[in-house]
Amino acid sequence: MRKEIVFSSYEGLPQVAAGVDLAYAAGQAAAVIVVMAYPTMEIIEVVSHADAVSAEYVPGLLAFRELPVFLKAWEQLRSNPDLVFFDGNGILHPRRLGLASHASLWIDRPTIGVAKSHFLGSYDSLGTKRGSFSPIVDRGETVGAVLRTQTGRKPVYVSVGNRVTLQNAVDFTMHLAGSESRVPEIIRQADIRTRQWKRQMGEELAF
DNA sequence: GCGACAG
DNA sequence: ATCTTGTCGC
Repeated sequence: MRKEIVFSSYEGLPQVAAGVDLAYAAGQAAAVIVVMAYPTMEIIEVVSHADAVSAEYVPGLLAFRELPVFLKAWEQLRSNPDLVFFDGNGILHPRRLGLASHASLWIDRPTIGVAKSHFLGSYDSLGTKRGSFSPIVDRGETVGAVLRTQTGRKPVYVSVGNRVTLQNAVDFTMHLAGSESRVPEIIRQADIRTRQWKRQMGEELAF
């Protein structure tokens, strides 16, 4: 399965990009997909799906917990994103098949993983300025890069999901990270909506 | 064996 | 991810 992951260069620039995020509340999981025009950042479409949580979180098996709900939301999409960003890792994974890579095999689209915390691999300290990055190596293999999307803030961990090069992943992530958000704006937009769902969820449960 | 461990 | 007040720091 990991053999299907390819590090080919993304040709040209994406026209339509998508960002994915999930939230959990009361045994339910909600996935939100935000589609934007690239690079104007205009929101084209937003779809979502909520379902019962199917699996507990186990490091290394995030895809089994999030893919089912994500795929249901994906089915509702009317537009056709040609690049998808995930909140998690791509090949930066014990078996080189993190959420972003695994998802690509189901949706047949180039993907990029952007995690907010370190999972595995080692790397040299990176510069404090926006744009500086340092490769992450695991068992002698470059599996991603720590990227400083905003000067003076914590970095993000970028990795190839599928059908892009690490350089593509770094470049696109920087482009989609405005001058405010640490994670790409497209993922933040999904995160915002995912939290709105959680709020409403809490209000309903509050007698 | 011990510690670390995306969301 | 989620549960949660005040609090240290730029």
